[in-house]
Amino acid sequence: MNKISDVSELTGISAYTLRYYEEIGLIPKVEKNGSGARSYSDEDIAFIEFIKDLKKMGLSLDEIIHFGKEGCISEIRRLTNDAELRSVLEKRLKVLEDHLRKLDEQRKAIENHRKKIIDRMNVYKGIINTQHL
Amino acid sequence: MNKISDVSELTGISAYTLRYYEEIGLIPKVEKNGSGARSYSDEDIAFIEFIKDLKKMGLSLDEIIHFGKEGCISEIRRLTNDAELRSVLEKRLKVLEDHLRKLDEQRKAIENHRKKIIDRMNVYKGIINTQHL
DNA sequence: ATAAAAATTAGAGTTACCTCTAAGTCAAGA
DNA sequence: TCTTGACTTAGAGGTAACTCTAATTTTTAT
Repeated sequence: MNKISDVSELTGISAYTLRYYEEIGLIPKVEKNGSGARSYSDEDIAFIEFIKDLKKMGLSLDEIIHFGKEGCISEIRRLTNDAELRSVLEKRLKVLEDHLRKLDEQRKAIENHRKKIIDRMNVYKGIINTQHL
Repeated sequence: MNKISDVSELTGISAYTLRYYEEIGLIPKVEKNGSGARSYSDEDIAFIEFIKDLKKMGLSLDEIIHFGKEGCISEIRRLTNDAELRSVLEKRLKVLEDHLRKLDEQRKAIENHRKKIIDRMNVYKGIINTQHL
């Protein structure tokens, strides 16, 4: 059982943010000890690392919430039957597919932006390199 | 001279936003008529369209502010000498170069996100397609 | 025993970019 | 003349994802 400062150091997420994640329901309620201080289980920490992975994929906190709090595969296997596992995975696949589409749109937008900027830069460079300037 | 509702319709930018742009110094102060209502010149409108172009390149309002309020090339030519024109264009080139670098970083991040998501989707698909499931 | 460090909560502040509300002024049409 | 509609301003509200403050309590070290 780990206190918030340790979890913060371990995960690189500030204590503020850890409490915030709990508040918005991104992570399940963490147990409190007798005097009200949070006590993170190793599973809690594993789940926070899992969330970090999802953030690395560019998912918003809202998408991660929809991804579900069932934890990692081995945990789901341990806690559920095959039908439940399948339904969790299908839900997750849907979130990821949706996000992939968003990324494709972003990619196209960036390509567009790049082209427009390069064109504009060439206009400016052309003027600067003009003889009579 | 054009009133704000016309400019809004013409440019597709809400009157709220037009006032906001003026407030943050994105566009120069617009003239007011006797009773205090804004009266946009055609040059004001051209400048707003110019800003729309810059937004289409993905520039933030802050970047656009640094881009300068000198207007479009023909306007700068009309109002300044060659040395000033050159310095304006060099300033703009710098903003665009910086932004291009940001776009490259974003592009790399998206590529990374895509790879990670596709990997994860394949893991999930693999489990779903397993015999004993 | 006492002082510093760390934890708690509720709630405010931050950034970017708007978007809207309220209260008031003003011009034009029936 | 009266009413509708457009305009003005200052300031609040909204979103995402934190980040911090204040007041208070608990833990830890000397």
